[in-house]
Amino acid sequence: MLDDRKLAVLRAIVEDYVSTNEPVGSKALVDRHRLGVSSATIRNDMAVLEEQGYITQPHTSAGRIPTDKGYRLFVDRLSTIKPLSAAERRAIETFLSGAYDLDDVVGRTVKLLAQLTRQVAVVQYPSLTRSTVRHVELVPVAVNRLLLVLITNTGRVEQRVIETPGPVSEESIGHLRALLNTCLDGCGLSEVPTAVAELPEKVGADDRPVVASVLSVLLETLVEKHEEKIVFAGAANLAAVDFSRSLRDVLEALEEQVVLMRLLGEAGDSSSVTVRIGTENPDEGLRSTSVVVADYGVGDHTLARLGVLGPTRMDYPGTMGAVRAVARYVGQILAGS
Amino acid sequence: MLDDRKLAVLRAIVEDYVSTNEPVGSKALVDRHRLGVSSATIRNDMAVLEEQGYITQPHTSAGRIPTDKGYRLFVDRLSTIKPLSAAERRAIETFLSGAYDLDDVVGRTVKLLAQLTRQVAVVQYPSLTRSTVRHVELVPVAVNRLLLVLITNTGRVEQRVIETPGPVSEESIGHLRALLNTCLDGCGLSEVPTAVAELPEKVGADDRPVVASVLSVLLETLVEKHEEKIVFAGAANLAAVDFSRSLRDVLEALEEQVVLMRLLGEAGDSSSVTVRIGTENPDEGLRSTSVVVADYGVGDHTLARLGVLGPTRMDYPGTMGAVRAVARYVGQILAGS
DNA sequence: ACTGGCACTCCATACTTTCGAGTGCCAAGT
DNA sequence: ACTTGGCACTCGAAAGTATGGAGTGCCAGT
Repeated sequence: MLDDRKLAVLRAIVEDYVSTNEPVGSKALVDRHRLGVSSATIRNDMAVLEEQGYITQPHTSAGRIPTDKGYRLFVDRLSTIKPLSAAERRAIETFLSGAYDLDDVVGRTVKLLAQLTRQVAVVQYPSLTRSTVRHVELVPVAVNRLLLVLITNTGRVEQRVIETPGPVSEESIGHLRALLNTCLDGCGLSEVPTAVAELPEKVGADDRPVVASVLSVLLETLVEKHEEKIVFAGAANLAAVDFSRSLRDVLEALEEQVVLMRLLGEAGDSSSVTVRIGTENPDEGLRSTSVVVADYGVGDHTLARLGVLGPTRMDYPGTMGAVRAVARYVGQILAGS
Repeated sequence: MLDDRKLAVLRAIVEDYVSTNEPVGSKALVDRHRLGVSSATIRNDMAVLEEQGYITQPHTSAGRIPTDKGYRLFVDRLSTIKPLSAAERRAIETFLSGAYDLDDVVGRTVKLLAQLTRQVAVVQYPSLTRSTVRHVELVPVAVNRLLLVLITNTGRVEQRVIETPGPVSEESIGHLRALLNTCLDGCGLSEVPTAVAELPEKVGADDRPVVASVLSVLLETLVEKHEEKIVFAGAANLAAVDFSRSLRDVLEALEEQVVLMRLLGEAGDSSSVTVRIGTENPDEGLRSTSVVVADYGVGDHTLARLGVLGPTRMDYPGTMGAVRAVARYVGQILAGS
């Protein structure tokens, strides 16, 4: 259906268009790439490619630009992920290893990725679902208020204020804290509900109401924080590209947690790096953007995702390389801390 | 020097220009405002105002637009802060009171302010300097690693990983935790260094190195976290305004913590709401923007600042009203939690 | 199956024209 | 000493009018 030369032509079109941002014509193609045939031949090939929907012309008698379908073919079959240079890898490593807590790791990662790709970087905080309880802390902060602090093995710290039905003695708190820790230590977060089910029965009748309120907040925390936190950086890079009026839409989309969520969340799985191009994208405002996403995690279980968002006209091999590399390093850093 | 009518003219020019975004001419002025004189008279006044530097014309024979100096005069003497409507105030209140922890309060505040003003909102986390220690927690996370968690009375939770020189027993940790809490409870953060000075001498010789490492991290945390955290929202609103090419600069500035810092930090004091207009602004990329800032806090001590950033051509009375109102409500919310 | 040639299309660019809002200034009126 | 109507003038925005060139499709010839 598409012979080798036609594929080569498509590849050349994508590459040229990405680097020049101008529709590319048959003449320019034969000049810049050694295709060994004349421009007329290329024109015929281009006509076929257009008919099949891989490229299109902005207006009659202009050059061609790739369609989303064209980019898709390019990504799937015509390009390979471009590894970062040694210097870049070293830079990533030293930059990330300077981080001292989870917030810092995530913050540095997102900045790094934005700078590396000159696009908008998006990083999701490590998921709680797979983590286990390292420690639970109860701190009295007022006469009928407790602060619940939950520390996980991934270094994440969750905090919530609990309103207790009445005053609680230091002693009860200590007791409850001990109970919680013994029954939750090392417990997977998804198992917490069953692990605490029996708890109320182990305390004196006086403390029952308190325990109930603590547990309800605890379970609530697990559920709510399940909607992961996502940060992004590099919005300034959007301004460099010409999004005409849709820039506003893109910025708006970026500020919606839910949208970011879907952006990363619905990405396919299997391979190391996933790409979603233009209209493949679920969200309205992001129809003219592409997303490159990768999982990261320690060992072989995934903690969360990170990625890059940019115009469909982006350097896919390079971006994919950067995303993959950063994802790996973040995994390493998290494993070591 | 400037009689009442000239001031009225300046006010009218600012108001019209803000609402129409077009240079305003003498004719339009007499039409839209009841000034009781002819356009020729207005022209004379405008000539004077221009000579004094309060207004300028983009090109010969166009209408006039206010200069930074003109806006300054407008803000200082020609306008009053516009209170929010009752409905708006109720909306703020209900929206903010739904928050359940510090992050949430700040997050909601910044979104709210952005939406209310249709501009970029900036909120600084409550300062640590005035807060006191509520609780210190030490949690073992690996054989020679501890997690230090510091909880303050403002509900802020700081966490840091500590590498200990060697393994530490559960017992030592418990002992140290108790020591720390007794000597730090209720202690102002600035007094922590002196409060812990004697600590190493109170433990057995074996634990000295551990204590030393814990304390060094603790003190470090106090210093580092002193650089306050700042968040912003509403970047999409920038796209609606025409910043021509400087939009990129503005976005870049917004992503720099340091710049945001100065933005809020160097604002004057005294009155409830401070305005910095255009070139009064310290930062390069923000020369075409204005900033409206207010302190917020509980009772009469200031915890931090929040504000709004927008084009110099902004609705100052309305923005100032929104900023002031939000600042007050945040203070109330924080006081109550 | 490829190529050179050719007529054709149509966008970008630059140049011109027109239109009108707005100005400055002046002489006359209060 | 202000204010006002009038008037000539300026200059940008908008709309029309060439012109050039990159690019195309198609066809006949190898």
